[in-house]
Amino acid sequence: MTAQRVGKAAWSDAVFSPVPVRNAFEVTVERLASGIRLGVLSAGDRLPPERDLAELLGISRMTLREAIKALREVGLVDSRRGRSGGNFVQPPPPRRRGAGQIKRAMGAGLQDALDMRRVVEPGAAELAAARGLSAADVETLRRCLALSRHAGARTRRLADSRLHMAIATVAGSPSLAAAVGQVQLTLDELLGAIPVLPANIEHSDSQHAEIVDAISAGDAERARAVMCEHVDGTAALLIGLIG
Amino acid sequence: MTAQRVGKAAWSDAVFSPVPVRNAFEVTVERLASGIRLGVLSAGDRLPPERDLAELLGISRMTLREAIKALREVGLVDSRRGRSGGNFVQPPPPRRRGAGQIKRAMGAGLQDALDMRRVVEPGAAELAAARGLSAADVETLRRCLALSRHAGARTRRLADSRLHMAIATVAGSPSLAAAVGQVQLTLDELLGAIPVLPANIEHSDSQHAEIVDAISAGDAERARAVMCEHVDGTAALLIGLIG
DNA sequence: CGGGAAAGGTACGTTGTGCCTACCTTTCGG
DNA sequence: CCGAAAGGTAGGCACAACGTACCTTTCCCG
Repeated sequence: MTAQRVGKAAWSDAVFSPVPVRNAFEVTVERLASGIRLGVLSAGDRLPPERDLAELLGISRMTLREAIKALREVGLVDSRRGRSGGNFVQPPPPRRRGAGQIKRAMGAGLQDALDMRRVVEPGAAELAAARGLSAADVETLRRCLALSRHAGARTRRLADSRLHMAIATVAGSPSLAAAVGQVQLTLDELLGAIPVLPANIEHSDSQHAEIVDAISAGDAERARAVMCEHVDGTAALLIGLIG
Repeated sequence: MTAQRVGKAAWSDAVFSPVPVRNAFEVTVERLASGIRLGVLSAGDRLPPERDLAELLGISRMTLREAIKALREVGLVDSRRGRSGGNFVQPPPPRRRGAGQIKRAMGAGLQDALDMRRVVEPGAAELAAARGLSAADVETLRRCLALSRHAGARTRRLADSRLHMAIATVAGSPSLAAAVGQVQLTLDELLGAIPVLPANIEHSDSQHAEIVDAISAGDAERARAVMCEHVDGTAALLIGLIG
């Protein structure tokens, strides 16, 4: 019964690699920053009062304040005192690095993220279509679609992220939504750094519309297929532009 | 530019839920336990010496020892002293709870895990087939396949896990492999708790063989299709038996 | 127009986790 | 029989996170 070797040298690396030791502060910063960058928290929103939010997040107020301070220093939130004060979400400042530089910094993570995206995004679209969506869900999708269509150059990335996140969310699987969110975060900066041609935008928009249509119609196969085309298209763009 | 509401009440829950504060000890226990339960570390293997392993994992030896102590108390490792001593992996003791009880404990997580699996497992099979596999990779798959075919009742779950993990691994995306591993871990106990009929086993084995064939042949579409059937089959079995 | 409520800002002391360093004990190979 | 290689033990230190209480600013409302 002693299992023979099956060439496990490769994958045992994953077990014996450094454990990600992330303290409450770091996790909280990432949580909130991700929420803002993905458009779950939009500009102008007020976060819950610190005392309440600390309890929601299961951390102490001091730790939360440390995290908020970090976000403030990056310009993601703005804190105001007084009775009608609070911590207000700011429009995410574009992180301008050259595409090539970003790609170099990502290393092997780029291909990993693209592979993952190629799996989870079509999967989310398919799943969302396969389960019957409520009218409210369909309405949410259509609203995100409209926003992304009318978005200006500065807000296009955010609106795109939001649409993809909305699709993953209405699919109904929290794990899947988290996976899509992770991928979006990883690729966000890179996607924001490539030059956008009007032709690309138009094509992308029409694909978005078709995906939402297919999902609304419950056509899982078509939703998946178009989403595949969509992510393949942007992947090709990325690879082509920054090789 | 202030974004209108897009029905975000639902997904902002994800941002404002408790942050997972996991210390080095917990993460380490999970890491090693997962490795053993997924078959990455097989029974009889000796872990690296504590001093080395602590450095590999980026934690102190004391913390690692705490983790190993926990594993020892659950029966997953056996520690022997002396010159040729070490921490030895034990065959994972079956966690016998009734399937219904497990399902109740999982709650909504069950559907989530099934949905996630439905997306990532076929995706991994497709991706593995799409990229040209090395001869070594194919060999690894075939070896896992053979092991799962000849497995006895007690070792079937482990061999099955290993095959699925191997597929995800040769797909070449660490994130994807991690996602598959997470799903396997979540469903492992449940899958081990359902009664296995010879007919089911045979069917499952032939699907495994066909998947490995398709991957080896580079037939991505077929690999994906058969894997879909495969996971749909076991999902139906789960739902049907413990509804 | 003034008081109180609601928000963020500050300052303390306490706790427990994780780390470091050094040393002890057991076992086996040569 | 000695030494090397493994696990086992112990004390002390640093810092993260917490709890609690309090201060400051602002605005609503009586």
